[in-house]
Amino acid sequence: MNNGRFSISLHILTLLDSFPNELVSSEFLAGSININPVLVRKEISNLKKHGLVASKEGKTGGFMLGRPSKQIRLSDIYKAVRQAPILGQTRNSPNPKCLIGKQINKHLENLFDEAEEALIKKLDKTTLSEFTNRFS
Amino acid sequence: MNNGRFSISLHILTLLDSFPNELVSSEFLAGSININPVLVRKEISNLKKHGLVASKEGKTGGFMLGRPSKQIRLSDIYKAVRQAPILGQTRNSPNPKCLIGKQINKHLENLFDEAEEALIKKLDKTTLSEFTNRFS
DNA sequence: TTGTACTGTAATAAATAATATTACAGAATG
DNA sequence: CATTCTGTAATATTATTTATTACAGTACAA
Repeated sequence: MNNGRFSISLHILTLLDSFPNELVSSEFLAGSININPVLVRKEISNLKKHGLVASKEGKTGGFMLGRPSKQIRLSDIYKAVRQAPILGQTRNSPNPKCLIGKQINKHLENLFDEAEEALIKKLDKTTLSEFTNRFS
Repeated sequence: MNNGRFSISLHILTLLDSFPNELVSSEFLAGSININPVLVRKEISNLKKHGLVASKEGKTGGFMLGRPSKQIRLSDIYKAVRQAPILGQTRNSPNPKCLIGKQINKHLENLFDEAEEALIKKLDKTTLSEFTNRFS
């Protein structure tokens, strides 16, 4: 569906990792990503649900990683963001009167699951810490 | 970007494979997929560029596979449809004044390329023929 | 040769989804 | 108790997908 969310989430987490032991504001994050601060807070709301981000409210509030970046795998981020199979489509209602159309969703889903598993296995190999360390 | 195109293309090719030695019309294909015939023809126009579909114009015209389904890998379809990295986002213009933002696109691209490679490797293992044979 | 049934493609419209904006309640701090 | 954040909802804007309309061109067949 929306694959841009992975980029945004990874960007957020990379920034949080590069300011350890600091509380970073949504405004600052939004400034770096060049998107609206409300979208950042919404995205973080999801990342918090998955334990990847922690926050503090109030005047000196802000965001930080929910756990050490060495314990966050890129697959964790992918799973947190995922809401539809990566190869699937939005609206997909094939004709049930057609022999192929009637069955295709089942087979597409199986295929997408397998393909996604391969993708996740790959993302599983890299931690956020390792990703952040690529920045000079 | 638009990941629904993979579903549509695979659906088209599966149908063509299940009517071998026949010319299938865009109307029929559209009827099974439940989308507009013009979109089918547009999608096929792309598949033709990649040699996956052949067509015949005129009164008795229609579409057929460009080569035997045993010689079409699901990775071929993916590559034909792909127009942006699977994990990438549409608009992505991070702040160049930010140390992280300035560099992130480069690192995202590398990551997406690697992840996509894993996906393609997986899709490479299955032919269209094998996929079609899953239908009963 | 001419009507018919297709493909091929462009141009436009409609529907859907992504993102931005506005607004404001609530929390923590000084 | 004013300030500066988060949290969230509601709405508006923009972008992207999909559908529709239109029509030129091709091949066939009566």
